[in-house]
Amino acid sequence: MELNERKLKILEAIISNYLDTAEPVGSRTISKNYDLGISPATIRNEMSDLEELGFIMQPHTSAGRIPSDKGYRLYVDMILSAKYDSPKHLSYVEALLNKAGRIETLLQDIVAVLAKETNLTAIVSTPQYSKCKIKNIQLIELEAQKVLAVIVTDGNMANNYVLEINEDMDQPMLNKLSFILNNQLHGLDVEEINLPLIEKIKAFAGNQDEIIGKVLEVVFQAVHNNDDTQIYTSGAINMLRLPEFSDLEKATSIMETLDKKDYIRQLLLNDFDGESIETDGVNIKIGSENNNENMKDCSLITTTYHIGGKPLGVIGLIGPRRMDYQSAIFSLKCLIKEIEKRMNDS
Amino acid sequence: MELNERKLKILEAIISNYLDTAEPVGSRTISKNYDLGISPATIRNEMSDLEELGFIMQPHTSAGRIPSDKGYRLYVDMILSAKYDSPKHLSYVEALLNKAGRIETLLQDIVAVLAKETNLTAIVSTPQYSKCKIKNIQLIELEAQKVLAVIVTDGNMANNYVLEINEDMDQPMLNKLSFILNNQLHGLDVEEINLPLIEKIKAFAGNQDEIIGKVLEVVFQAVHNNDDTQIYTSGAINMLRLPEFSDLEKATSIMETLDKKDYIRQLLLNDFDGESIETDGVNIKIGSENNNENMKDCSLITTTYHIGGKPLGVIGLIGPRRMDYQSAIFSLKCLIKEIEKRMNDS
DNA sequence: TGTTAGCACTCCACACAAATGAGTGCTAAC
DNA sequence: GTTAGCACTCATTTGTGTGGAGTGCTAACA
Repeated sequence: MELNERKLKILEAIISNYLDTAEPVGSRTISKNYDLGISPATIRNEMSDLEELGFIMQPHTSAGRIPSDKGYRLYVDMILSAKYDSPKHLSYVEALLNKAGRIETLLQDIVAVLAKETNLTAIVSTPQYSKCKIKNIQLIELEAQKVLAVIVTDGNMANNYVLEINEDMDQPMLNKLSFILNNQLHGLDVEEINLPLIEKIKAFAGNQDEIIGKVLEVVFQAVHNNDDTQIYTSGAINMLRLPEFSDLEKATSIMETLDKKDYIRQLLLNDFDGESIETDGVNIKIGSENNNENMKDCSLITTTYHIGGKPLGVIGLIGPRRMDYQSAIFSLKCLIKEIEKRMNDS
Repeated sequence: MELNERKLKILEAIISNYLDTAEPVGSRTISKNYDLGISPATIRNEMSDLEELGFIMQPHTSAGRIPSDKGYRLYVDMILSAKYDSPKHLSYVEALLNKAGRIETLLQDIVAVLAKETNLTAIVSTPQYSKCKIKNIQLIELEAQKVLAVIVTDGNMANNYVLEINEDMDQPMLNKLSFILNNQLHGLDVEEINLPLIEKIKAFAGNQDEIIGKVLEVVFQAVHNNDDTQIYTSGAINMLRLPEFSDLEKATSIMETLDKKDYIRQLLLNDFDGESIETDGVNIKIGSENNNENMKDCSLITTTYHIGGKPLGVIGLIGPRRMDYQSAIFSLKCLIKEIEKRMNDS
């Protein structure tokens, strides 16, 4: 038995209807609402076949059908291969992006917009710091024995570190040290800072090697720390309003999952590390494809953003399996386009 | 009719029991579990009086009693006036605080700990920037026509601003400008920066007045923007596990409320602005005292933290009215003590 | 006069049965 | 190959009865 044209049409009808209503779809509903020119009985036969093929399933004997992960997969692959949608230019996004500011704030604004736009949960990882190029390092006097190190990288990301050192320093001295640091580090990737390099640079600093060493060690540690990237989320409550989570047990469970930053980080960066960037840059995991009990009723759409040609972060949407993939993908693409424009010209 | 000793004991018993069980408390329960030496019938008479006095109420005719806001208020005032609890030194908090770092990160860590400790929702506002003293300003070269301004204030808070200017600048030049800025601004409150002052400082900068003006204008704007303080929350999901929110409708409603940062900011800073800092620094609003429909089933405990002797931020806990006020207040006091120690020595 | 046992009454919560209805699979006719 | 008809399934809704927790009131008691 194979998936002929008519079966495919029925499958599409089932999915389409289910996306709208969240209710199992019966043969009569399809016959009435979709102009396929066949009776409920015929549709029932086809549905029986579709179930045997694994594309749809029945919650219980006398209910209609709902799409299975395999069914969604087919549907989503069709959307992805269509690629007819050229991302629109969204003026409100541009307005958002034109507010010059820190990239962290920008990303937080972006997930907020994305979540509001799609009524889903939006997540984003801050750029992978270790792979960024160092643009500028500046040491700033705080008080006796305390110094603030500001490290600016690609995309004008600024990271601040408070350092404790064992001697007092005034700003002119710190400027001198900053100059040395910049000479040595400008243009390097953050992860290129390693112990031999630290020793080498310390030599240049003469008797001020302590603070130089300290700055570099802090950066070194930050790099070898997977706390490297931050995760921002927005719109988790959107899930509470969905019928699939109308059971308090499930609602609590999904909220708890979305609240675990470490877990979300892993979910987001999983494929990213493995370089399995797919189809047009958009990657979709449906239900059990996430390989995780807590996410089995959810789908995850992700895509990467690039700074200086390198993929440095991931932005994504989490929603119920029964989500509007079409428009979610579209929103994501539009935003990515604008983000990259902003980050790379700045 | 007045509130004699026995009535008070019964009220305490009712509240104590209700805090544990979240179920209306009947006369038999009190007679059995609390050693008051009187029978259920007598207790019933007293309860009838307590209800008439407005301290307790009945959800329906044949149910036990639950405390009213007025009842909680009496109970809470007794706790507050007792003040026998000298905040303990918590080693795990100290460990947290000793990680030198940005104040924003610190505050985020603190609410996380507080929420975990109390199983409530913890909220904190970042220090009121406009009332902080300027410690240091440093301009950092980013790229052609873009400069990063780092402004460090009391408590080593660093705020970064990306500025666009109309001419190229190298770092030595920016250092010179930073020097001028520091000379003029060091020790001032941020809010003391105003238009006349800006003009005055511009004069010192000679032909570099554009960038100087720009930096100051950005700061000026930030001050006159109530986006001044950020709000961090943690543990909102703790609410989902409480029996008072076992109804999905209510659960969603409270989660939505807690998700509205602007609303929470207002709630937190309401009394703060009005300087109505109360009893031992701890301020409690019970249920309808919050004057807000969404918060009518919740209580809010707040207290301020000081930097350099000035109250600059608020930290608080949101929980069900039926929360363990005693231990919540205690946790809050302990944390405040440690925070202030850390912020003021740094 | 304050306390207590007894009792009728109220009302929620829960369990259980019956009715409803949406949807199916199968069969036989077209 | 398609379709009408029909028996069957099963979740959901509705109705009903029962148990139990708790009250208020009354009358008796110390």
